[in-house]
Amino acid sequence: MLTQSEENYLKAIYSLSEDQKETISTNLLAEKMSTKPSSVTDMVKKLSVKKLISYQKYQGCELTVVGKKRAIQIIRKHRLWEVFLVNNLNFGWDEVHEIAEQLEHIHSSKLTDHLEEYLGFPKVDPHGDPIPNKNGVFEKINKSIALSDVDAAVKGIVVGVEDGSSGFFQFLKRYEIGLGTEIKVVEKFNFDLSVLVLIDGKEISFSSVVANKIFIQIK
Amino acid sequence: MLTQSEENYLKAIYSLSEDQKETISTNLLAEKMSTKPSSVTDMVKKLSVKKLISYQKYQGCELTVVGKKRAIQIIRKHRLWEVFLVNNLNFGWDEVHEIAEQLEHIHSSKLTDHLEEYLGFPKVDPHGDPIPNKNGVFEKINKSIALSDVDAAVKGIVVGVEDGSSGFFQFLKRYEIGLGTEIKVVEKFNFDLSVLVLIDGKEISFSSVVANKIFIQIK
DNA sequence: ATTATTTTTTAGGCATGTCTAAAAATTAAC
DNA sequence: GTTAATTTTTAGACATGCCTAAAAAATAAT
Repeated sequence: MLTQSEENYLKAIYSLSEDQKETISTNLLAEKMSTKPSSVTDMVKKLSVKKLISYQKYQGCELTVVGKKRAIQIIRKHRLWEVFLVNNLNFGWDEVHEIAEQLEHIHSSKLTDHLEEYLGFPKVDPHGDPIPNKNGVFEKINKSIALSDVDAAVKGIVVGVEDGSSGFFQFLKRYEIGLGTEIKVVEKFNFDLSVLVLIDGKEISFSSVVANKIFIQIK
Repeated sequence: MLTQSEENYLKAIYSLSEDQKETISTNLLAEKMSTKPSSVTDMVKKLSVKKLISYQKYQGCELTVVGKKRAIQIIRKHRLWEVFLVNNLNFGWDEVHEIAEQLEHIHSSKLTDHLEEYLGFPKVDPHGDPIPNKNGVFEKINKSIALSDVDAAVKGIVVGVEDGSSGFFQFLKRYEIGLGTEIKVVEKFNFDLSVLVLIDGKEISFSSVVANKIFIQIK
């Protein structure tokens, strides 16, 4: 049985490993966990003893097969609870993260599986992130693409946004952009990497910062 | 923000206070918490500093108004989650306690209130225990009575059983007794305090141990 | 009312998970 | 290829929540 802290470290290592294939450095992990490198060293030793990560002094760490499975199970729980909160309890997609951070640590695989069934085996969470199945497998879904990477004249529907500040969520709300919103890229401007899009008949210009964070799925 | 341990102590003190009006002794609380009296003394000091209980050395402790409110909120969460697990996720009423013990510590009053609404403002949990409302008020419900206290020839429906061993739950399953089961007391035997009851047309004799644990509501 | 028993508290220790400050190893710079 | 800068680890400390063993207070017994 893992502590919440151990689970959070596994999740963080998993998340960082998705962005890079090298081992995860102590400093990087400390930053992600909002803690000090010395604390990370302590925890990393413990997780290593438990064979959840492989770790050599000064060489960073990496999830073992077992550790990765554990991390995925936690992510699975997190995303399933997010679906429940948004679909059933009428929470906004921008206010569920913190609660799901708590719910993901409830220990009961039976609970997770029953919840999944109750929700109708959803494939993605309210942010558009995929939900692994009971065995930890992410089913391939039509891959989403950032607005900044879409060619001009292409249209699609919003399936996710990158986790960001609440300011960003307010920005989205202001323009009435949410999951399912149809967006068409009208024109792209290389000089500042902004994009001109068409939403609900209105033309709006997005800065590259915004265009990088909105993901659409092309039919 | 209280720790899980602090919340569990508040819950235990509340529960013990329902059985007796005197202050709760250190030993009694230690027994309830499955811990040592010395540990209780430590925690009781801490809760006292936080003004959640009143405590004088060697005199036992007692919930303050604030502490009692906190305890009731935890019980509210516990019971609402039990309803969810049984009614929505198809758990048996005998397997939800442990999971609810974890879920009751999720911090979000908005979550609790949304859940309550989603469940249709239930008044009792799957064990027949009342669920306090948002303000901590237990609405009076038709009081249930133990089978052992019912007069002969009276009938009612099962609305609760006392928390017991899993052996007891298997006993209930064996005789197909659950919430809503109609039971009529046919005869009572003073020599061993057993009761003869009628369930679904069949006569069954219950020992006093069992009769003390099954609660029915008389129409 | 003095002794015996029980209850409760104190004192000191241990594991977890964090921290700061200092030392050691690695990497970068010249 | 030394020196400088950075990264990482160690050492020692602190809070939480638990423990054991011993002391102190309260209660019971005679």
